[in-house]
Amino acid sequence: MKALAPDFYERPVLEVARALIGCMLEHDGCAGVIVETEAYHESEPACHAFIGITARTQTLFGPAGRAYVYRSYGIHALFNAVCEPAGIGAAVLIRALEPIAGLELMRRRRGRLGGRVASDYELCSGPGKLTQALGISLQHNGEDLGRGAVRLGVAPGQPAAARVIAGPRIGITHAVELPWRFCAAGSRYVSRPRPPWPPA
DNA sequence: CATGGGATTGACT
DNA sequence: GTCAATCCCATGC
Repeated sequence: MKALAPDFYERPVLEVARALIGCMLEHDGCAGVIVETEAYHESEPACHAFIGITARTQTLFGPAGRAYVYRSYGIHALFNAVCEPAGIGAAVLIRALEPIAGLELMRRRRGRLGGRVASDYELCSGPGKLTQALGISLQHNGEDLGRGAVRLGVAPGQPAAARVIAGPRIGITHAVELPWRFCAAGSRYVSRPRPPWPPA
């Protein structure tokens, strides 16, 4: 896999969120193609960077191309790629993957669901699910995505970018009107609710 | 120092 | 559809 160059991330976060659809995320023997993302920017209140630089958000304001990992609802680790030049707080949340490699390891990490073995579609179809499946945790916060344990890149022979559709973000209470969620059109590996939106 | 909310998930009705 | 689990951190006293 070829790592994405730092300047890939050093762009408007909406561009990066779209461009990451079809790219590959990889960690510790597991990998998947990104099929769903969301953009967050300091200018809007749903973004953690909205409140300014704190101990929690300093990664978001740091250089582009690093990981921003934080705990959600006390339970789940959510993985983001920091974007835009240093000093601007922005990131892309990776929400779902199509599993490509290490599926058995993913299944082991995800555990049994109600005594049942997880299907391929359930392995990475959510931001908390994919970090669990890949073994990504808070300790990866701040890592360089080109050189660290968690890598983001382009797979060899990666097919042409899928058609991307845009809609409202999930699970937030502020700025719900912004259509900053992006999905690979027609993919069965995206999270719920599945996108009913028209092509963008 | 105490408190409350959150970019979620899975189990249960 | 509803609800609890569980922890980091921002905020306020």
